[in-house]
Amino acid sequence: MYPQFSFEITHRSSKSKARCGKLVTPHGVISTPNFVFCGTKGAMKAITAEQLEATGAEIMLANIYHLYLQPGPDVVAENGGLHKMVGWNKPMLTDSGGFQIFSLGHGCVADEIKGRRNFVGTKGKTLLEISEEGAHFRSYIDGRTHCLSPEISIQAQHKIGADIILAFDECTPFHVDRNYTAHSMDRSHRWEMRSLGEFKRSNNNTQAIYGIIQGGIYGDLRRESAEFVSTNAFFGQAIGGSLGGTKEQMNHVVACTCEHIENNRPTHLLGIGHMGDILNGVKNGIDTFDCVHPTRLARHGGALVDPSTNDGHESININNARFIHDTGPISHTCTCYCCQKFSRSYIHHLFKAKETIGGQLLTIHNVHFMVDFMKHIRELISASEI
RNA sequence: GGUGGGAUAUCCAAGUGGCUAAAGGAAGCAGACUGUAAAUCUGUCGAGUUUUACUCUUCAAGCGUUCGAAUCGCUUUCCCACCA
Repeated sequence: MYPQFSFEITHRSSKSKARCGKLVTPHGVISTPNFVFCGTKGAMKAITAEQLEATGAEIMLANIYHLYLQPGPDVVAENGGLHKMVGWNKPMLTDSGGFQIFSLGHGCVADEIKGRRNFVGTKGKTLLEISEEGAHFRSYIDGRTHCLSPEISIQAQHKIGADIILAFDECTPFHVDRNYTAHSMDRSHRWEMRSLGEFKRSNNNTQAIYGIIQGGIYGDLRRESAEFVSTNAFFGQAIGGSLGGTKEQMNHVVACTCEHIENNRPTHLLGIGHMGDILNGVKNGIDTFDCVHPTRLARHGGALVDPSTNDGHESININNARFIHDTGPISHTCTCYCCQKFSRSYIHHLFKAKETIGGQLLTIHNVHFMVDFMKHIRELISASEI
């Protein structure tokens, strides 16, 4: 079913469930574990595809909800498909839009998914209704109403042409009860079957589809969902939905989900990107991650650093006054363009002066940092040190 | 020299008798950010302490009116405009 795709596990750690692998796609090979960089609207924010490639990144993603609304799948196709349009001739993934059912339904993502509080949004909710057919939205761009269904999502993803596509699901929120989570999971399963059916109808062997495991924070539901995805003809699987309100809860959800997944398929952990969380995921057998964290953090003045050199913190805030006279690089050991050429003092100044190149430089650094971090993880696995 | 207008916290700027340590910006300081409606959002922002509370000093300066003044009156200083 996936002649141009393969996933080969090249090494398994003797110390944990961590593994190294080669994920082969029509646009190239991804060494796993690896990180998928987010170019939601068909563009990485503050960095060009060429600069992204220079960091050694191997795969990026785009989001079908955003591209569906603007500029539309047909325009992407007119431009020769997603890879050609965005100038990235390496593997690409598209997210199905399931996350937007959640994020546009709650107005604020981070607080809700981590369970910090019941969100009271300043932005209006644009999710109108979730029915068996699909999710009905009001466009945040022009207010027109749209329906995103499994069939529509898969057709759009087919037309847009990423290598790896995701089944259409509902990203289950945190502040819902077990009953809602269970029913949401069942509906996601039905949507995933429809996604798979639509995928098979349009399949031309250039794409592979991942199923998505839901079930919220409930171990038994995660197990049920993992077994559902594993027993259907998906090429790989992604773990989605709410992973709980604390790191401990997330670790537990990831661990108990990974107990029940199909071991020989590539496994993706959706939306996770802190170093510690990635390390934890890898030890549970996760192969790929995606997250806006490195790029968003960069635009806000956060530079990723080795926590062991920074009191355990994964980033520094370059806006802080302590960097005014710091003429050293962000990292002495980093070989990125930013660290090779510019000082913390200068980047601090750029942020204070609101020069947009500051965020661009930190984006280059953070992306490069994550590429190096994932490479380091692969080396540790090969040596069975994690 | 004359007439009018003005002087508010680091800066800009509301406020014309009590609800004012004083709106709003900006700057400053700090925090958050995990399948991106985010180059965004939040807190703090006179001083001090026993810091979810209390004390002290503030609206050019001084004097006064009043139970009470950034707000009203007089004088002084400095700015701006126009007229000589």
